[in-house]
Amino acid sequence: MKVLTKKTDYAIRALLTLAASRGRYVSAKTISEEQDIPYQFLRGLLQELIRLELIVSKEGAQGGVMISRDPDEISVKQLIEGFQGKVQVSECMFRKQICANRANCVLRHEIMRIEQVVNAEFDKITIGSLLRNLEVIQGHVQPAV
Amino acid sequence: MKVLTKKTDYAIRALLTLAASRGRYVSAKTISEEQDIPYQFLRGLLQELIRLELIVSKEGAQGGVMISRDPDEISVKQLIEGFQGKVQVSECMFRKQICANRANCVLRHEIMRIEQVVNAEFDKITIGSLLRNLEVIQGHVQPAV
DNA sequence: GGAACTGATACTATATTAATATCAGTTAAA
DNA sequence: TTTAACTGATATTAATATAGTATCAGTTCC
Repeated sequence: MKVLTKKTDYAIRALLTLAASRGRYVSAKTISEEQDIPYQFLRGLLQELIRLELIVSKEGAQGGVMISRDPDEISVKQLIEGFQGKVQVSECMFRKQICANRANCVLRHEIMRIEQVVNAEFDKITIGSLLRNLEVIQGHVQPAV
Repeated sequence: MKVLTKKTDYAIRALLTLAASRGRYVSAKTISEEQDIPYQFLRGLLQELIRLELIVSKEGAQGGVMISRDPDEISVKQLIEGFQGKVQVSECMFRKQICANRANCVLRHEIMRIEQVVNAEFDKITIGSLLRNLEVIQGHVQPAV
């Protein structure tokens, strides 16, 4: 069971770079180099982030992408859902049919509880909070004691 | 993000059938029909359960498979790990390298906490507990009030 | 006008998951 | 003692998801 796909991981890292450069347009090339993300893959990913309205773009020379939300308002949960779909038990519950297999339905109830916990936790982790952690690690800011 | 693959889901259901028939050999054909699991797929899956030492088999006519452990000792966590591998954040942390991408490492710390919660919860859910729930639902047993 | 950009889209590669097929060997029972 | 009902082992295919690449048109700045 893999929690984060590379795409989600890349998205988080791209947004961290953009959050660190709020108010400025940053080119895909720059992000690609800084975060070591394959350029064309990143391009596609950024277009998805635009569709998710987390960033905006500017075409042409000196163009690029810019974060368009408060980093504290962008949660890892949103990103996981945007790129990997909602946390789900198995397909059966998606179809909302009366399960042919009751076992899954029994399990489902249990797992729904777990899902709620996981979602609540991922909701707490934001680009803003990650960036602050990063800055502490990199020594740009002294951690509050 | 899908929590259970079909294989794990099938394994749980097969074990529920076997737990309800403790002490008896049940054929793959019977399980397949009862739980609506593709026969050949189930065959392969049962062999994995044998390797995991959760069931034993008997060849020949009147043969089949039989559960070989106390259903309360078989957790969904074990099955997820057996069929899908351990819950992990992303590949990077597996390799135990010093992450090129620090963001993931920051995230990692947070997600490790979430993983512990999820694992603890899946550990509590056993074939035995699921079976008891099923029996209550199906009215074989009165729920304790 | 040309270099530095994004938009859009099509394509390929790889891995994982799901399902199917085949044949040899074992056992119970008619 | 033959045959039907089984598992063991393994090979193959199909479907889907993930990851990565390529191309060309259009925009903007200088």
